[in-house]
Amino acid sequence: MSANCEFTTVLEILGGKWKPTIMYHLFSNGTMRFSELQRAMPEITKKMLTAQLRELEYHDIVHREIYQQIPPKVEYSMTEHGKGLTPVLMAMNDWGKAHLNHLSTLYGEEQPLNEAASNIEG
Amino acid sequence: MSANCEFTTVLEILGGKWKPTIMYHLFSNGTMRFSELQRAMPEITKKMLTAQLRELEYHDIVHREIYQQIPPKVEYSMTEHGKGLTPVLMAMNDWGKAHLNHLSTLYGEEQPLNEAASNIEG
DNA sequence: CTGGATCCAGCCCGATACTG
DNA sequence: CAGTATCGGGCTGGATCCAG
Repeated sequence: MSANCEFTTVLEILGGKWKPTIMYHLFSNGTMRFSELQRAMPEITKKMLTAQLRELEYHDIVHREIYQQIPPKVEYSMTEHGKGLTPVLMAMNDWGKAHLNHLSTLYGEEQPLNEAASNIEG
Repeated sequence: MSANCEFTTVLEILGGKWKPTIMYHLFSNGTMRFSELQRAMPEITKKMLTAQLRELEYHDIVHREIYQQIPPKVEYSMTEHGKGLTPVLMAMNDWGKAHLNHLSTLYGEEQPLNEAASNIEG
């Protein structure tokens, strides 16, 4: 019913603590190995990274390329369909910045960016 | 850095099962009473609607106007800051439609648009 | 009419250890 | 290198009842 469906669908896909960040890195770097993604997001555990990548793969957002070799090598990249999410991620990123600024204007000019900065660094 | 902060921030705000839908209705209708929102989203419970509205209010996304009278009357509307989320919601909605279409091309042509159309209508 | 309070099931997510 | 297995805490969200 009513647009709820679209929002719910989108939230199911990019909901989860790390999915947008994963997509952001894949957008920026094109193709990334598992370990590269891990290094790009030091806080995420392997379990979570695996789980979220599997979900994104299931929804045809990311492509998983397996190289049968020792040591193993797996590369992730955005599918064409997944690339369609770019506007959503951009809009989210833009508004996120605006919101962080807005917070500083609301809760004090003294430390306008310190708080935000402390949150920004991973 | 890592833009993780922006995404995490945005997801905290419009994460939750109903927030985007609530905002969508407030965008469309301008100002709505509690009971109107309930009617617009029959599936949501009062507890959840209240909780999510409080969170949106806390983040300065929605404004809560209380009329001191019996019976009580409370009106909700988007703040100027909250209206900045329009591009995000639009992008989400657009991609949600595209994704529903994409699903039908992946998993069967039989009911390509009917299902999506019935869901889109509001 | 607009909530608040309470109870409870389920899931998300993190820490740790193990594997081919 | 790229995962899986297991355990457990904390939060989310639903049902129900109560209140001003």
